[in-house]
Amino acid sequence: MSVLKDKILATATDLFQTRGINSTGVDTIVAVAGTTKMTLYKHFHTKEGLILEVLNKSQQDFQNWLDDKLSSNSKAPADKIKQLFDFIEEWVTSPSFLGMGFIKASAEFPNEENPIHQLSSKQSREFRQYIRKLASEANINDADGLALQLSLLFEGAVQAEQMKRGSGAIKYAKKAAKILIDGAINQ
Amino acid sequence: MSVLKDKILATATDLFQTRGINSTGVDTIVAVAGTTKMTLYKHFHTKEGLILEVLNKSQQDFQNWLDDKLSSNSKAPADKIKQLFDFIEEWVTSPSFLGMGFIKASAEFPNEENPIHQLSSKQSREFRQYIRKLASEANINDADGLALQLSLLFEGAVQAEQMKRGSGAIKYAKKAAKILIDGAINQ
DNA sequence: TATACACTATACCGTTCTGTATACTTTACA
DNA sequence: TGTAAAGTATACAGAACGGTATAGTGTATA
Repeated sequence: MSVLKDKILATATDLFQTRGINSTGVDTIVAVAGTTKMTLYKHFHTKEGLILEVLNKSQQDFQNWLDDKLSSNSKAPADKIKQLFDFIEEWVTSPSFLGMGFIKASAEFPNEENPIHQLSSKQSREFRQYIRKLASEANINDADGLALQLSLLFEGAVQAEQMKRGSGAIKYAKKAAKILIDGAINQ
Repeated sequence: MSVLKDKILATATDLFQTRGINSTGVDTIVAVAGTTKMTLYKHFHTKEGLILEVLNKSQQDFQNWLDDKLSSNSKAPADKIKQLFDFIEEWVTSPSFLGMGFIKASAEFPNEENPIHQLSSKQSREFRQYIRKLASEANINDADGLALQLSLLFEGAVQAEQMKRGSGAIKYAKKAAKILIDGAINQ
């Protein structure tokens, strides 16, 4: 992949998170990325196409990071779900954290027919599936239910952190997650 | 207050929720409300002013509705917090539910210096304070902690419902809330 | 050396945006 | 009856938007 395409993707990701998607024009993106509109439109046919690629890459990066963390730190399958919120805390409190792409995008494009909204919704669903798999491997009975509850805590904590950096909400999400996980195990 | 000002406020509230704030122009608002731009700008000096009033009114309406529900249905203080998510479920699953204003607004205006973001953040904080008061009156020790956890569940469930109507997420949020509340009481 | 390719530079098109200027109409009330 | 307030109608200014057209530059490779 072209180095400039990468640069445009990275710049757009940052600007979308810090200024909003609709509030960020393509002129601003190319100016900050140090290139021109012609190059941007050669790599991405429309602004919508760029947004979709930004969302996909952000989600892949996050999921890969999380999966690596879980794989290298947890040996037993039952440990993974217990350590999930430790790594989510690490991610949320990192200085480079700017928010969750699909949460913001779904708010900016609320219409369920919109391709950007649909991708956001799909990513949220897939992340819940990922948690479900962790719960399932830990031999938890109601893996579906626990995964949904944990994903609510996750999205709530991310939302809180997007509203006010350093809110500390993730600490309480972690405690709540522990209670819910322990409750689901002893059942 | 002028009937037209009310009509503009109601129309803007609906359009902001269904199409997004930045994607809704003032021309669209006045056309749907059946008035003119001159009238809109006589009542609201800027679009930002209109957005702020829409957010304030939406939040007041929701809090008043919830407070009425809790006051008329729960006698003992300890019952209120237990019934909180019953009424939140009623609100979220109502056909007229379009989302939570301050959650969407904070995503569209991510900059913490922005007045709209600041109002959103304040409203989220005040709603958490409201839950805290319920927890406190129910004689729960760590009222702060429980209120924060319940607000995370709340915002997560609303977020899930904004992404996909009829997601059923609120049912699981309710179960999780019950576990957390019971845990906080027996402590 | 010639061709292909990625990128730059710049000007432009049509549309939409927030916000204002101007002139006219309706209604209430003293 | 006269005046003020509230609203309508319409045109427009100035900027920003997404996207395109055209011409030129540098570079690698066959």
